[in-house]
Amino acid sequence: MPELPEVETVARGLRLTILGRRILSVTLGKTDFIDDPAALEQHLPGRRIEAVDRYGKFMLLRLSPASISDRPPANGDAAPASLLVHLGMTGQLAPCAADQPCAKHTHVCLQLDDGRELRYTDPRRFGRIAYLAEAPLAQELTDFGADPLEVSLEEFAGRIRSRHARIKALLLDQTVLRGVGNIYADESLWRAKVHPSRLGAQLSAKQAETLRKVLKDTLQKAIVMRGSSISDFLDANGEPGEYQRHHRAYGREGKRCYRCGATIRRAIVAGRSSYFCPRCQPAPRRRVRVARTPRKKRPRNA
DNA sequence: CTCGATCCCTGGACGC
DNA sequence: TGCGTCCAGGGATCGA
Repeated sequence: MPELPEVETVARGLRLTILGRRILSVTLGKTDFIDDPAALEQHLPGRRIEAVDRYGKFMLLRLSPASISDRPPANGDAAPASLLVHLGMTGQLAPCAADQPCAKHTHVCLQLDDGRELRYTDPRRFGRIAYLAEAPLAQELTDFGADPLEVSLEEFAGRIRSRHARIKALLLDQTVLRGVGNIYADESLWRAKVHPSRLGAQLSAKQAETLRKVLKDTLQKAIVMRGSSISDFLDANGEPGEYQRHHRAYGREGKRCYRCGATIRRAIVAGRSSYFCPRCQPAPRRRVRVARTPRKKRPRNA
C-alpha cells in the first residue's frame, strides 16, 4: 500500500525516466476513478512533463503548456497544469515500451514522444487521477496537514497534543500529517513505545518529541530501502521495495517483539488493523466508567 | 469534535 | 478442483 516512502520511490523513479518527455496522446480504460476523463484526453496531448513532485501520498506530474504547432491552443492549454495521481491501494505508474502488451487492469496509457508509454495500472481502482490547472490544484491541496519529513517539533506537538482522537487516527489523518498510512503509523508508534489507542492529548511532550523523530527516521529509512512491498507495491522500474524486512510491528501478529520478546498483537484502532507490542506500548488506562451518583451542578466559573 | 459504519473494488486466503 | 465467503485497506461520506 503506497504511503509516503513508496510514493517518493515512484516519483524518484519517474524523475529519472520520463522527465522532459512530451505526451502525444492518451488512451483510457476504466475511468470511474478519474475526476474528468475527457479532460485528460483533451488537455494532456502536447504537454511536456517538466517535474514530478510528491505531496503527501499524491504524485504531481507538472506539465508545460501545450505546444502543438499546427493549431492554436484550446482553452487553458496555454497555461501550465498538473496531473495529480494517487496510487490508492494497488496503483502502479510506470513507463513501458509502447509495443509491450498492457498488463491487466491498465486504465491509463500516455503515449510519449520517445516510443514509450506511461501506464497506470490499478486492480482495485482505489486510486485517483485528475487533470488540474493551477488554481484548482492549489484548492485541492489546501486541506492537507504537515509533511512529516519537514514538520517542526512545535507544529507536530501542537497538532497532536491538542486533540482527543486516538494517536493512530491522528497519524492516519491526512489533514494532520500528509503521507502517513497504516504501516508507518504502526512502525513509528512501536518505535516510540506509544499505544495506538492513546489519545493525542495524552502524549507527554517527550513522547511527542520521540514520535516525531522516529516517524521521520522511519520514513527516511524506508525511502532509502525503496519502500515496503506488502501486497503488490512495485516502483517505477517494476521492482519491489525492501523495507518490509525491517518492519517491527506491522503484519507481525503472534510474533515476538524485537525489543522485549512479548507477543505482538493486532487490534482494530481507528478502523484499521493495528499491530503493537502490548508490553512496550502500554494501553491507556481504560476510561474510568464509575457509575457515580449525579452530583449537584457546580456553578460555572464566571 | 470524534466515532463507527458503509461504500467503493479485486485478488488472495480459507473452508468445505 | 471449485465455489462461496471473508478480508484487506485509503478515503469519502453520513449519522450518532
